[in-house]
Amino acid sequence: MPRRVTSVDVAAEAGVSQATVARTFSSPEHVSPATRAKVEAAAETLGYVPNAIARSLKSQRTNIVGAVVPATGEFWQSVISAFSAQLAARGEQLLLFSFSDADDVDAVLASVAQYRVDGLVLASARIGSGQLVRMERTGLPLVAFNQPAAAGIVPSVSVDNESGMRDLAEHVIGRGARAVQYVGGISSASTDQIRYRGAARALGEHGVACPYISAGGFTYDDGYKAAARIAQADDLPDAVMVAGDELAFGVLDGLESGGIRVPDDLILTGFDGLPQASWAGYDLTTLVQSTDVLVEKAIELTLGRRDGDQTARSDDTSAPADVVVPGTIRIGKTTTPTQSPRNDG
Amino acid sequence: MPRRVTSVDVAAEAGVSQATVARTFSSPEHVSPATRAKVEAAAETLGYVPNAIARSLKSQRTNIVGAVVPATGEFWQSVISAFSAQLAARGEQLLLFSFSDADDVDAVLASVAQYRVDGLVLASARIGSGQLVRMERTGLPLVAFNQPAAAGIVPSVSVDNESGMRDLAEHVIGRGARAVQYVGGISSASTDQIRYRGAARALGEHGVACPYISAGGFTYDDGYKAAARIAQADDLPDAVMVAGDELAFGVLDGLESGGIRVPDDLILTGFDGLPQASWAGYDLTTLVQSTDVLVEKAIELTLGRRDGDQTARSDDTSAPADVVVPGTIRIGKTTTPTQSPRNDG
DNA sequence: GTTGACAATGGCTACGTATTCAAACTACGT
DNA sequence: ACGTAGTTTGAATACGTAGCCATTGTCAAC
Repeated sequence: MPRRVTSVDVAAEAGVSQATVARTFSSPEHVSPATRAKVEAAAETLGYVPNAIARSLKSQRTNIVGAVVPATGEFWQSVISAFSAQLAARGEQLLLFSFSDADDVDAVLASVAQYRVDGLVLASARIGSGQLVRMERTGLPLVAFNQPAAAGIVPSVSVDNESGMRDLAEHVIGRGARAVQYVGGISSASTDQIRYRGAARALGEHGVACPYISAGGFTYDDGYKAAARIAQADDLPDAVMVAGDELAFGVLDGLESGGIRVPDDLILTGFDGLPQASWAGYDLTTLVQSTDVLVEKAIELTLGRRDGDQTARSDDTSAPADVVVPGTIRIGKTTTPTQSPRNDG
Repeated sequence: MPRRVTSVDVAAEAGVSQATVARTFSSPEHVSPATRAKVEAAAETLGYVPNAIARSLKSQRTNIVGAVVPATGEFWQSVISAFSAQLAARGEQLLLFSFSDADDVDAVLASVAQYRVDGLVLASARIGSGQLVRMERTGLPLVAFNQPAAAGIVPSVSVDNESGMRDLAEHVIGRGARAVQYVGGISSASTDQIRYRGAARALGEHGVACPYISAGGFTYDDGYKAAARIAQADDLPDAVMVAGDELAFGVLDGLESGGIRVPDDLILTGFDGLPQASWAGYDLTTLVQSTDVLVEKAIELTLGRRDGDQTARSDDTSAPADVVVPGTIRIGKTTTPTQSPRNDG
């Protein structure tokens, strides 16, 4: 097989120096139109493609942003999409390190550190604070995404979990709910804790209790199974607040398969604002995280506000920046009475 | 800021040569336990992390697989997840090049070619055959994913679209349907064409016509809007076959919001086998693509059967390998009568 | 005609690592 | 003691590019 064609080959073909070939591709304005044409013709003939690896080694810039993200979950998939799209708009690419719970997080982090990415997004609550500080030591500009627990340790971006769930709780109270249950995913996840805290506090201010039910995870199936337990209990709550949308879809379907009608028998809220929440089939009341804004802030935090902007990461104080983005409540039919409520409590 | 620490720094700290440091990290078995310990201690002290960029330049291997994938769509998101997970298991990482329709595909392809990825997956019907042959010229081991039109040009992997849709058509016929409509996404997409062909042929063998309705895209909203047109028409079909699951969810919700009950008024099928199709809320009859198998085949085609296996890509004939994976039909409640059909005929 | 400014180009080196080659050393059998 | 094979290590080099510096050429102003 023919050896890979390099800028040296193109230089020989075009009758110029290697330096000129390099300039033609990296800063064409510093090459005369005549030679530029020659070089481009030679490159086309030989099928030359600049080698980004070598460029990165020399320029100390990869044009790649790494992201460590859980492999599963509707929410994370939409986050990945947003990152990829926004990074592409900035001329950066996304190097994805997804992992399932079974994987060794340490190994993944060690792997990602070897690629000298321009920025690094850590987006899983499974990453402990010890691992965060170790990653910080590598000098990579990293940002924690939707990991409230990381605040103060490394720069972070997340939605305002507590206020968001508080808003939902107020809404639920406004709908007349007095017996509320909260369905969480994994109680050790910091997002889960903070969301529950928001719900519990807001409800508590109205004298309403809020028992915590663990679904064991954030998937649809987890929610479906949790719903069975709710349905089988002696006393049905009049509202169920769920820690995440995907989980909520499961709870919703699980309840209805158990003969419980939403919102007639009880009302239901989610959290995340997934696209599916807007689908007519579910039409879920939820707190919409502005994924685009969150992602934009995260990118700004790793790469700097603009490519040429110095203010972002250089003359920084010692305290890492922590960005909290407010969410927006979305009212769906899961908390909207299908008919005007006859029985006033 | 302290300069990046390199293997040379570690060598100095440990009192050995740079070569020994390199060996310690790439082939530890060729270093005596004593020196290995010294080197590892020095590396730990200095916070040394091997530079994968430099390694790639030298070894001509990046441990990265590139993927060009549409930015949106439930199906693609699940494909991305599968790729990332399976690649991680092989010690490779995923460099994601997602793009929206508005983006310039040529620019994306030019960008991906610069990174000397170990393998490249092209997974969008928006990539034309001209672009495929140009990419082929770069010498990158590429594979077309779910692009039937690419077969014969470059190695490809896809589900058996025609047989799959044919199976669904037979199922629909078996349910007694005699007036069928097909809802496609974008008629220029090769998958769409082939799926429609499968439906039209199978139905035609039973003397059933199959008019094509274009939804204009594959999203939920496209389906929802298309459903309105179906509902408003004078004569309702007794079966609707949809080109993709996400589109089908939209059609389903759109029909029901128009007062049409599925499966009582008409039956409905999808295609893809998304996770949501199994959710109780939709429970869609669809053709399940085995994403894991498709992805596995695609990876084998780009990287070779095993890392050390020579047979895969070297002594190859001129004809590219085209793998077609059969799908599995999933029967959901959208084609299952809720009660025994009273009205025969 | 000389000078200065500026554009265009080539030579050379460094980025950080893996690998080849040779040298030094060890162990062992005769 | 000597040769041989094997193990461990270091010196040197190459991977393909970008950027610095120096050189040459061009043109206008004095």
